[in-house]
Amino acid sequence: MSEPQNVPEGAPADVIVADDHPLFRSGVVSCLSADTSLKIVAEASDGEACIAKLELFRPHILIADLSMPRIDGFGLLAWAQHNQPALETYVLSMHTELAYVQKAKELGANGFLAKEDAQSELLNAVRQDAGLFYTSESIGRQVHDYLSAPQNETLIHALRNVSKAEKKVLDLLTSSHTSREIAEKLNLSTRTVEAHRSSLAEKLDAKGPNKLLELAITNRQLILGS
Amino acid sequence: MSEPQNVPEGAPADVIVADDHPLFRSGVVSCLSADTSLKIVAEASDGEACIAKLELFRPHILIADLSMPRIDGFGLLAWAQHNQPALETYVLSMHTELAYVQKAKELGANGFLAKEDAQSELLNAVRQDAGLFYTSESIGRQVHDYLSAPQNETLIHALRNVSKAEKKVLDLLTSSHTSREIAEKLNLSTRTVEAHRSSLAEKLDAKGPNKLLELAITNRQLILGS
DNA sequence: GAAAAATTAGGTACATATACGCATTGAATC
DNA sequence: GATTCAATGCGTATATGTACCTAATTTTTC
Repeated sequence: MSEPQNVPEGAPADVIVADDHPLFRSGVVSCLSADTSLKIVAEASDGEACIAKLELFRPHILIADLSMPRIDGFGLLAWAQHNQPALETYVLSMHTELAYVQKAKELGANGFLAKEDAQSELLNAVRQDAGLFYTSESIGRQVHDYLSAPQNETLIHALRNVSKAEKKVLDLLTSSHTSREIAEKLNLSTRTVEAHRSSLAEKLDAKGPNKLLELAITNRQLILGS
Repeated sequence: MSEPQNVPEGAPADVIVADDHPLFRSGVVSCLSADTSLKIVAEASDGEACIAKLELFRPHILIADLSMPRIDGFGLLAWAQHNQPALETYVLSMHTELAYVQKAKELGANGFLAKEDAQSELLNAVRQDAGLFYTSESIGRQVHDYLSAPQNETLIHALRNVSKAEKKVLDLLTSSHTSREIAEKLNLSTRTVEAHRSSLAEKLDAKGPNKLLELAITNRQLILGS
């Protein structure tokens, strides 16, 4: 922690952009370059490289993708929260499910944008008062949709109440394994696996034929990454 | 068909970029601007607008995303094949499954790139001899992966052999409906739906408990968009 | 017009998933 | 030490999916 990360009056704010898609990253850079109050000091194509450059340049603002090699966007947010709490962080992601937005917010992000958003959204977000949590309009719609679909709204929260044994079963369900197959893999009785499925269906509110399987498959990434 | 679409000696080639993600689109534009032999004459954020601008500007090169509002990238390729066969077309997509690449090639595309590719790949593709089919290195890897996973390699091909009634059932399966629910929606007997499921499982090589359901859910976009 | 395929529907048998129970063990908490 | 809860396992019943069949009608194809 050598120097403070406050933006001096009149001077541009230093920005680092982290995204493993070069073309998209240059789109972000060229967008931000239009604002003279911002100065791009570094780019990174994976989380590890980003952390190295965060320590080297100590910029004021980080704009990061979620899916990246080595260390993903969430890992980056967690690192920043502990090591550079003054850093302003904005997430730019394809995945706009409420669960992702919630997780980013909990990890101290200052904003969450969809990759399909326009340049103006990105500039609006970066220009906002730090400390708030900015979401683009397309995110707002998503959030609204998810609020009217309660099973998604609380999914990440519900996943926290899943026990370790249940989690192993759920992981295998994302690959559409049968209870018997899961039992063989985990050296358990088929009945035990079925018991776990029952409690999972209860906890995740996925009652009815194949509803738990559908939930597991459609939320594969979220489940395996938790 | 007012004027020819050949590139005059020494003059830059006219390019149109179609993508509904403004940030990514500007990334592509700023990348192409680095090459003086290219000149961006138009941008479009959906397929309909793109066709209008293709007719207006009659450019030499089209760079298009696959997923776009109103008319998608495949629709754009089909239109170009019939109406502007001299147009060079390059696809830039997130979906790099072999099935997509094959379909683009069949629709006369001159190249297929992944959105995570670097700028150099894009410039390499556009600079190549027209008439060939360019694929970036990351596509090559994908293609290789899919060749060793036969069920994916032939999915789009297999989907062509699916009948209309079966297709309706398959569409509803992507939302994890039961056979009884599907039967009610389509005013059919449960047995009929089960018969369709059987033939679908046969055609799509998804035999075994819930394998067809898994296939339907995981390939939802591909199925609904076919 | 004949042949092939699609669409529809049913029979039978078995595998699997779900919804109720109940009970034992062990680890954690109070 | 008693209580609580997760994890384990089993019984029974029902719903659903799948694997084999057969078969009539319609549509498509040759």
